[in-house]
Amino acid sequence: MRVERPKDRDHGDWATNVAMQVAKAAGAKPRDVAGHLASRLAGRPGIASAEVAGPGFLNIRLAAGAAGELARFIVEAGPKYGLGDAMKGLTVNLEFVSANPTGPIHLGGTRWAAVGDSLARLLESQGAEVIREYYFNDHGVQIDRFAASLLAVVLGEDPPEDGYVGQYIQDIADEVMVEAMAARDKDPIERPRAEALEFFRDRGVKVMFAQIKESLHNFGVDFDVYFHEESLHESGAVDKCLGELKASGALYESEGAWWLRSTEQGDDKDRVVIKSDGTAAYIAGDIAYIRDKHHRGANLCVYLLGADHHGYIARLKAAAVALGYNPESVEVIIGQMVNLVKGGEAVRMSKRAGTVVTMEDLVEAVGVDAARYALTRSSIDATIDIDLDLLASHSNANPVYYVQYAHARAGAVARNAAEYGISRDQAFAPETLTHETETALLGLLGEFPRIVAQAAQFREQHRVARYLEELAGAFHGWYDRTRVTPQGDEPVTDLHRSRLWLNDATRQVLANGLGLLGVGAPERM
RNA sequence: GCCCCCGUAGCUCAGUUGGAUAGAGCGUCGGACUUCUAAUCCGUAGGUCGCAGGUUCGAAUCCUGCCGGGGGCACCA
Repeated sequence: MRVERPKDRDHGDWATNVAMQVAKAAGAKPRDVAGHLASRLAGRPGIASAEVAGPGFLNIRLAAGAAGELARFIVEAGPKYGLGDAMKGLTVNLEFVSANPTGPIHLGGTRWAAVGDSLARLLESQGAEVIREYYFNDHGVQIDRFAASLLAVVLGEDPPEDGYVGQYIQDIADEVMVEAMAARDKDPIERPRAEALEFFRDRGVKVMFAQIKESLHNFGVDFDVYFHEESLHESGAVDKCLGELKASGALYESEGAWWLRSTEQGDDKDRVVIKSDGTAAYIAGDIAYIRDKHHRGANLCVYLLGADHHGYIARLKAAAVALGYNPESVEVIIGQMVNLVKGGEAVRMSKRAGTVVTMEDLVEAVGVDAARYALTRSSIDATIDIDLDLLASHSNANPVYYVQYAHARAGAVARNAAEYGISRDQAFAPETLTHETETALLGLLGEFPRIVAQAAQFREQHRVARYLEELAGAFHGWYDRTRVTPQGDEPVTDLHRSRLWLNDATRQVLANGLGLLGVGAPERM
C-alpha cells in the first residue's frame, strides 16, 4: 500500500492504491472502498478534491495554498530538510576502499570511495552514527613483495617475481631514501638484505599510506578509523580470538587444520582459519576484526566490496556467527566493476601498458565534483564505463553540471531579487503559486525526504542523484516560464515574493541533495 | 559445474520493492535569448522491457527454465 505522486499530473497531486489493497479484507469492491474514502476526504482543510479512478485508485488534489506552504517549511528547515530518524540508535561501522597499501588507488577503489562516503552521509541523515573505516592490509606477503620491489629499484635490479612496477615504485623508493638521509639513518642499501627489506617495508608502507590518505582527502573522503591489520596480529588479538573459537567449538578440526562453518551461511565449502602448519589464514584477521568492531560499539558492520569479492559474503557472516553475533550484524554490499573507456572503446587497465587510471588521475582530468557525481549516479549493481574525455567536457552528457547549474541559477535569481527589494521578510502568499511548473516543482520538493530515507534504507545513493536531475529539470522549466523579478515597470507583488520562497526552497533541496553525494553546490558557474 | 550482477529507445542508463498510456540524458530533426545565468527551455522521432512459461484484478518489477555479457569459486593475501 502506498501514497505516491502519480506520473500523470491529470491523476492529481497524490494518488493511493489503498482501496485496492484493503478491498479483499473489507469484503467490498475496490471502487466502492475508494468512493467511501473519497467522500470522507473531500472538504477537509487543504484538500481540493478526492476522486476515484481506474480500478480503484484514489486521486487527491491539494488546495493551492496547502501545496505552497511547503516552500516555507523547506526554507525554515534549511540543511535539516530531508533528515529523518529511522536509524536512530544504530551504530554502523562502514568499511570501504580498504585498498592494499602497495600502490595508488585505482578507478575501482575510487568508485567505492565516492559511494561509501555518500552512503555514510545517507545513513547519518537518518540518525545513524557512522564510523567510516579503512582496513589497511599491511600484514601479508603482498607487502613483502612491495618492499622487495622498492629495494630492487634502488639497487637497480630487475623487479622481483610478482613484484610491483611503475613510476610510483621509483618515486616511493626515492622518498624513502631521502627521508633516510635526512634522518641520518644508516644508508639502507648498506644494510644486510633482510634488514634493508624490513626498512623498505616499514618506511615504504608509511609513505604509500600517506599518499593514499592524501588522495582520499583531496577527493573529499576522510575516514574516522584507518585500521592496521598488522595491529590485530601484534596485539595478540588474533591468537586470543582463535584460541577461544577453538575452545568454544565454533571452529572444528579436520585434516590438521581448523575450519569455519561457512557453508551454513551459503558458502560452497567451509574455509580454513588455522592452516595445518599452525599459522593463521587471512580470514583469521577478518574474524578478530569483526569482534574488534563490535567491541568498539558497532551494532552493524557494513562492508562495501567489489564484485570480485563476492565470495566473501558467506565467510564474513559465518565469522560473525562463530563469534556469537547475529549474521544480520554483518552486511556485505557488492558493487560492480569500473571500466575505462576511450573513444567509445574499452581499455584494459594494465600497469605495464601504462593505462592504469588512479584516483589522482581522475581528479586531475575532470575535477572532484564531476568524478564523484559520475561514480555515484549509477546503481552499484551496474558496471560503469568511465570516459575521461566525456567527463571533462562541460556538456550535458555530464549531468553534474545540469544539477549544479540549477543551484547556481537559483543563487543568481535570489541575488537579483534582492536588488529589486524582494525579500522573504515580506509577505508569503502560498496560494499564488499555481502555475503548472510550480505545482510540479512543489510536488518534487515534497518528495525529497522520502527519496533520502529510501536511498539510506536500500543503500542506493544513486536515487538521490536521479532525483536531483529530475528536480533540476523541473526548476529549469519553472525558471523558463515564470519570473521572480518584475519586468519593465511592473510593480513587485506577493507573487514575486512568494516565488522567491520557492526559488530558495529549491536551492536548499539541491544543496542538501548534492551534499549527500559529496558534490559541491556552487553559487556561481 | 556452482554462486553473484546485468540484459529496457541508435548509445549511456533510470524505473519510487506489483500499479494507471514504460521514462531521462546524449545522438536525429525543428524551434526559443534587446530584461532574473542559453552549462537553459519547448517541440519531434525512436520500444516484441533478452526469450518462453507461471503467479493475479494488474508484471519491466515476483517465481521457474533457457540464451547472451561481466565477475567469483585456495590450507593466497
